[in-house]
Amino acid sequence: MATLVERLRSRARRLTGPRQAILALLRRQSHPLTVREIHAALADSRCDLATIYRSIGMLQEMDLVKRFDFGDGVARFELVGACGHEHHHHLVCNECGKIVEIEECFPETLETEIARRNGFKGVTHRLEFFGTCPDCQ
Amino acid sequence: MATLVERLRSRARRLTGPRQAILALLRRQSHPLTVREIHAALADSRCDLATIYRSIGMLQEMDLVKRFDFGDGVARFELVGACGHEHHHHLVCNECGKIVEIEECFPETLETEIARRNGFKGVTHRLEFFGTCPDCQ
DNA sequence: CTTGATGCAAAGGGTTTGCAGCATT
DNA sequence: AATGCTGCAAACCCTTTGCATCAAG
Repeated sequence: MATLVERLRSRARRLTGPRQAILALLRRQSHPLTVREIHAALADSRCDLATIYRSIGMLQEMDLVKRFDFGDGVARFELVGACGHEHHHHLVCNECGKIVEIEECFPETLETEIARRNGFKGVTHRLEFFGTCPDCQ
Repeated sequence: MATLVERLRSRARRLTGPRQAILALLRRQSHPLTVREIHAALADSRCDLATIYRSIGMLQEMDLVKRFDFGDGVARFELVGACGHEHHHHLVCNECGKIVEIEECFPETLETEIARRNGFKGVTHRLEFFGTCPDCQ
C-alpha cells in the first residue's frame, strides 16, 4: 500500500476516496470483477460508474490491474501482485459463470519459439478455459 | 458447399443471397473478420449490418463459423473447416493489428488434467498471443 | 402460398467523454 | 491556490430486436 501511494504520486496522481475503495475491494477479491460488480459492491461509497472506468483505466496503465475477457462482451479486472495473484488464467463454467483460478500456463519455450519464428517481440498471451462445472453437469 | 445446403435445409433454413455472399467471403479469407469488415467487403451486395449479425449468429450455432475475441471489444469470425482451418490460435500485433495464424496449441494432457482436477466436463480453451510485429518494432 | 429472411430504425448494454464544481496536494 | 478528480449527462460503439415487407421453397 505504501509503494502504491508512491506510484500514484510519482505520476502526479491523487489518492482519492473512490480509488482507495476500488483498490480495497479488489484486494479482498480472488476473482476478476466487472465494472458493474465493483459499482454494486461500492454502493455505499456512492461512486459513479464513470469514475470506476477512469480509475480502472489508470490502474491498468500503471500495471496494478489486469483485464480479462471471457468472451461475453464484459471486461473483468483483477489486482496484480496481490495475495499471490501473479500471471494466471481461469476456468469458467459455461452455464453458471463460476470462475476457478488456474496456475498452469502456456509452455514458455513454445511461446518463445512462436515469437522467434514470426519475428515478434514482447509476446504475451491470453488464455482462458471453458467447460461445465460439477454443479451444472 | 453441397453439405452446407443440406445442413441449412435440415434446419428449415434458407440459402439466401446475403448468406451466400457472407460464406463466399469467409471462404476466401484466411484471417478472422469483424462484422464491420464483412459489411464493407459486401458493400456492393447492399447487405444490412443486422442481417450479417443474424447470419453470423446462425452460422455459429451450426458450428460453421467460430468467434474470436482479441480483447478490443470487437468480435471476429472465421469459417470453420475451410482450407485447413481447424482449431488454431492467433498472434496479434499490439500496434498495427496484424494477425498471424498459429498452429501450436495448449497441451491436451495438461488441459485434461485441469478439467479432471476441477471436475469440469467438456473443457475447451481460448488462446491468443500478442506482441509487436517486425514492421512495428 | 407459407414461413423464414431482409432492411430499416429504434433500442440495449458496455464504455467513453465534456464540463462545471469539488477536493487533494 | 492550482490542478487533478468526481458526478452527471450525453455521446459512442457494437450488437440486438421489432416490424412490415420480401422472397425462397
